[in-house]
Amino acid sequence: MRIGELAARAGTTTRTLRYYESRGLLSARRTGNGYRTYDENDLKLLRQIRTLQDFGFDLEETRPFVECLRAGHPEGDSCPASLQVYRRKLDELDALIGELRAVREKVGQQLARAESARDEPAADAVAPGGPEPVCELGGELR
Amino acid sequence: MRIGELAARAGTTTRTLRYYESRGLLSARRTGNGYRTYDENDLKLLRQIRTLQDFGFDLEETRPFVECLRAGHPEGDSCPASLQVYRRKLDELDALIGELRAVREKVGQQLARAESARDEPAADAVAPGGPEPVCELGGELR
DNA sequence: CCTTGCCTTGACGCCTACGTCAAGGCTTAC
DNA sequence: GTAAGCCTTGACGTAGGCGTCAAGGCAAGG
Repeated sequence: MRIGELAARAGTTTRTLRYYESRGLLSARRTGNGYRTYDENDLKLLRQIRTLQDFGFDLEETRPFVECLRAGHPEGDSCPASLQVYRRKLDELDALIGELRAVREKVGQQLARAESARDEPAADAVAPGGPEPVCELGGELR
Repeated sequence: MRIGELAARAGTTTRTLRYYESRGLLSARRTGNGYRTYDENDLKLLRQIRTLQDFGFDLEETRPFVECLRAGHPEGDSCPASLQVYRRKLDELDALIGELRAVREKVGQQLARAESARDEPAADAVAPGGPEPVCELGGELR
């Protein structure tokens, strides 16, 4: 099949396939007129890449899976290098999730604090002599 | 104080401050020779921005906080627009954390499956006639 | 013959938050 | 006077994964 069909069958674009090729992840034979040709094996390769991309893997991280399939293994993750990538990704995800949860906590606390502060105005907020600050996008006022 | 000192006191760089200024987030008076001058208020503003940035807020998302401080409020989150940003960010974080946890689950399952598959070789993996696939970066072999 | 639709390579655009270099001016210390 | 260290604006570079023209070739249908 040619590039358009492969792209369609994998739910992506020809631009993406050429990009993968430029990165050395997807190779193609050529017909007499220079058109790229692919087979079912290439589709399998491409689907492996796309699946990992959907998981948030960098393109470079998909390389071991691709090479594993190219080496003739039944699955992209049949090789130790691929398993290593899985493990690194799990660590990354755990770390990232942990950080995000910490941030979520802090932001939640900030919101709670700010909301309660709105109810009990600070002593210096209405200190005599200063003009009343006005919120820029509050609407209604004025 | 001048830009270098402000940057140092906020733990950032002069480039960053000029960038913020170009984005309209940080303004500066000028001395006779054209140097930027800042006061303690600017430092407070800058610290507000930096704190939010550390939380992963986009620069644009810090704008309501900055304008709130500029309007004379005691805190950057003393304005409803800032609270809105907090809430949106909480939603985003919850959604993101949820997605990441789902991905983490799937990757974990993939890893488990691939590891167990390694122990019990597939029936077709050693089908007679096909050459033994070789892992590219396994070392040792050969 | 002409249009349509697929293909080719090349190359700039995007987006964020700056890093980094270039060329030059001001001030201060020595 | 000159070197050091601060400042100025301008402008290109980075990273990732493509999107989006541009200009042109090839094949098939009418």
